[in-house]
Amino acid sequence: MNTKQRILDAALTLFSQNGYANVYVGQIAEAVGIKAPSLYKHYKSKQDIFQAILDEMKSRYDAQAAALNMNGNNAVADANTFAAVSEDGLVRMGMGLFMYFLHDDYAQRFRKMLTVEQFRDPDLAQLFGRQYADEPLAYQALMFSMLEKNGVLKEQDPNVMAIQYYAPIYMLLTMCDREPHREAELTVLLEQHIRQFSRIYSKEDNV
Amino acid sequence: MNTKQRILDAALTLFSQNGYANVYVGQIAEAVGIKAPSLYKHYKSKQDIFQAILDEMKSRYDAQAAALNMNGNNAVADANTFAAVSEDGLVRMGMGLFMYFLHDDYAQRFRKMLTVEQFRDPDLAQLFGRQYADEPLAYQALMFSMLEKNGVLKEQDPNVMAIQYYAPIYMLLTMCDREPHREAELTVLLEQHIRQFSRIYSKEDNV
DNA sequence: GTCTATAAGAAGATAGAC
DNA sequence: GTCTATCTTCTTATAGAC
Repeated sequence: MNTKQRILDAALTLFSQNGYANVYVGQIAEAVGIKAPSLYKHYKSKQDIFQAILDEMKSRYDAQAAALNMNGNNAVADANTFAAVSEDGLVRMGMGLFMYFLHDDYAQRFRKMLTVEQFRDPDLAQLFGRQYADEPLAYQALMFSMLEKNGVLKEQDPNVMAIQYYAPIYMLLTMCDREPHREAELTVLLEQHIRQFSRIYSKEDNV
Repeated sequence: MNTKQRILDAALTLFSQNGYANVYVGQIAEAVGIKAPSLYKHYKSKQDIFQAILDEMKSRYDAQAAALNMNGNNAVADANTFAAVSEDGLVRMGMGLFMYFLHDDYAQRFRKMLTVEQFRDPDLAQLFGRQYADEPLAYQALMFSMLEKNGVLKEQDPNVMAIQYYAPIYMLLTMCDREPHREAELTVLLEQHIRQFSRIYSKEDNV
C-alpha cells in the first residue's frame, strides 16, 4: 500500500476512535511512520484528508450498491432464497451481513467515524441517514413486499416489517461497536430475533 | 438560573452539536454572555465543565429511575395499562415517551453529546449503552413477560420482543435527531410500528 | 464575579535542505 | 518524498485590577 493510502487508513482509524478534532496531524504521521510535514506532500490540509476518506467511502458504497443490483435487483434473489429455505435462510442472510459489517475493518471504522461526526454538518447527517437507515430500510421493505406477494409472509405493511427487522440488527451492531466483549451474548440475541421475526410473520402458523 | 448552571446549559448545547474538542471555552463564555476567564471562577477547567454535565445527567437519570420505581416497579403499572386498553394504550405510552425524549431539550442534547463522545472513553460507552440500550430493553422485557403471564400476549421470548419493540423506536428517534424536518413522516411510521407490533403479538388473532 | 492583559503551550501549515 | 526548523494562529488557563 502506498503512502497516500496509508495516510487515509491511519487517519480513518484515529478519526473513528477520537473524532476529527481530537486527532492531530502529528498522530496520523506517526501512525504512518513519517513526520507531520511530509503529510502535506500528499494532502494539502487535515480537512483534505477527511474529505478523501469520505470520497473513498462513497465510491466503495457505490461499487457495492452496483454489485448488489447487477442482475436488476438483488432483493429479488434474496427474496427467492428466503422463500426457498424460510427461517434458516433469513438467519444465514441476516447473520452473514451482520458479521461482515461488524468485523470488516473499513466498514466498522467508517460507521464509527460517521457516528461521531454526524451532527457537525447536515451533509454528514444525510449521508449517515441514507447509508445506515433509509437505504437498508428501503431494501428490506422491497424484499418483504415480494415475500408477501409470494404468499410466504403475512400481509402487513412492508415498511413496518422492514424497520422491525432491521432496527434490532442495527442496534445490536452498535452495541458490539461500543462493547466488543459482549459480541457472543449479543449474537445469540440476534439469531433469536431473526428466528422469532420469521416465525411471527410467516403465513403458515408454526408459532 | 445562576451563572454556574447557565454555563452547563450553554456547554451542553455546544458539545452536543460540535463535540467536546470543537468547542472553545470562549464560545461557551460568549453564549453565557461573559468573557472566557470568568468561567474559571465557576469551573476549574474545560474538562471540569464536561464532567459536571455528566454528573448532572447521572443525577437526573437516577431521579427519573427512582420515580419510575416508586411503587415497587412501574412496569407493572404500564403492563396493567396496556392490558386494559391494549393497542391504543401501547400507542399512547410509546408515542408519549418518544415525544418526550425527542423534544425535551435536556434529553435531546445529552443524547447527542453522548452519541458523539461514546468511543473516546470506555466509561462513556458503558454509560451510553446502559441508558439507551440495556435499561430500556430490560424494562420492556419485564413488561412483556408480565403481559404474557396475563394472557395478553403470545408466549414468545420477552427479550426478543423487547428489542423488536424498542429498537425501531430508538432508530426513529435518532433519525429525527439527525433530520428534524422528517419528524412528521417518521412519527407516522412510529405509530404504524407500535400498532402492528401490538396486533402481531396479541393473543387474540385480530390480524 | 467580571474584566483586561498575558503567559504558556499546542497545532496546522510552510520553507527550504537533502 | 522525507526531513528539521520555524511561523502563525489558536486555545487553555492564570494574574491581578476593579
